Amino acid sequence: MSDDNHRRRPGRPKTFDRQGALARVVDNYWREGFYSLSLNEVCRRAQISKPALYREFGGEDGLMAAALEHYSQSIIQPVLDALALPVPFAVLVERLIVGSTAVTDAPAGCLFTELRLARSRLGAETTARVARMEQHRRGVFGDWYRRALAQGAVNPSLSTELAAHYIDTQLTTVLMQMGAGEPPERIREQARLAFQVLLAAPG
Amino acid sequence: MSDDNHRRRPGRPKTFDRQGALARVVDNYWREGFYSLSLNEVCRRAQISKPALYREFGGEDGLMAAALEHYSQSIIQPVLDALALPVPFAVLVERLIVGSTAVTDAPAGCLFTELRLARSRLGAETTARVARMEQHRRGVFGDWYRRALAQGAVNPSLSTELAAHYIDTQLTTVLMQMGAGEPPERIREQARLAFQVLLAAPG
DNA sequence: GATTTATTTTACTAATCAGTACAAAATCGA
DNA sequence: TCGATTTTGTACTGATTAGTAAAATAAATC
Repeated sequence: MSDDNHRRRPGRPKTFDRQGALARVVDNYWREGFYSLSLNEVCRRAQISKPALYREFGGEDGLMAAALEHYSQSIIQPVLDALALPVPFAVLVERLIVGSTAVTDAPAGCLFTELRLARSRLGAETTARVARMEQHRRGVFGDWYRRALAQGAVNPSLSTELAAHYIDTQLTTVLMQMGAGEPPERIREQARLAFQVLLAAPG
Repeated sequence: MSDDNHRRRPGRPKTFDRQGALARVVDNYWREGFYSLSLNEVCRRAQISKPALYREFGGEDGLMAAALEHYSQSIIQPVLDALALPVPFAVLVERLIVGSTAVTDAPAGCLFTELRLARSRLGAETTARVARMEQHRRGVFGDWYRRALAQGAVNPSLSTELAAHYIDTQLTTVLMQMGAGEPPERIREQARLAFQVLLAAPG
């Protein structure tokens, strides 16, 4: 490692703030939607020169994939982590619903939901990233359901796979409705209805 | 003034095939998505000259609104009409699910679903049309649920309004998943799960 | 301070976009 | 057949798009 220090090559040092740029890109994509913003507009808003975009991300596909990764790490993962807490299944469900429908200064909905519709228009890298994230989510939901099953807290007549898919679908629906601007309380009512079928019949 | 009635005015007769053009536009929008197609591309594919588009529809907003109307009359309304048949609620639910996930030569999913996400980008006319159609759907679903309620076929602890919203939401979710290319059988499993909560508990 | 090497951006391209004059086409009344 | 009138599409505009070549910039080494 000292080799790098004493044999350091000359040249202008890198100053491009990749993380900062990605954060700004994500924010703009999130607020406006992927397909409302041209690359020119993204560059203008996120204060990235266009050659820098191509240099750092390789183009729109790479930028989207990187933005998704950034978003997933900073926004999605904390939500998924919360499902590992030693709290009853039903309580976590309610937290998930309320958390997803909270009104904050962050944009409503989810950056992902728009992509689920437009998958055919996405680049190769972005498509792969979306698929991997979906798989990861379903894995987390499956683990969650399996633990609840062991505690007798959920409907045992469902396969874990079906339950994981169902949770992911319903959560996506909630986020989509938030993104569409529907009233949060109405969304919550419907979500509670949808999740009822997962709960173990009392008695 | 009575002259105007029997005296035919000269001029080239209208030959523009509005219904045919709309059908081609709908087909293209449906297959590719509203936001994958530029106006130029729509004109090229639907074999409409651009001035004709502006003359007949006033622009992209008017074209979308007209396309939605055409789609609604030719595709959606028959589905909604089927809900008025004297058939048990649970049977109609199953028909709805299977019908929505059928694999045909028509494009998968629904022309509408994409719009629910992108409402902020729509023009005034299209936005109004989407809202009116949503209201109409919910009205039909509400009537359906009310009739089933009178026959004791559905869960009486739900308000009709919530049930109507829920049905609309879940059906939209199904169509969205179809549009995203998910396996129909998996979609059906999840949809049956989602609709279970509406059915009256037997015994 | 000059040279070398790497980073960053100005300034450009060709293609495509939405939108529109305006002329060609087609029918009627005379 | 000749204007009058209406419909229709060719051909154009300026703006914007994705993408890039090349010049400007900046630090390490000599």
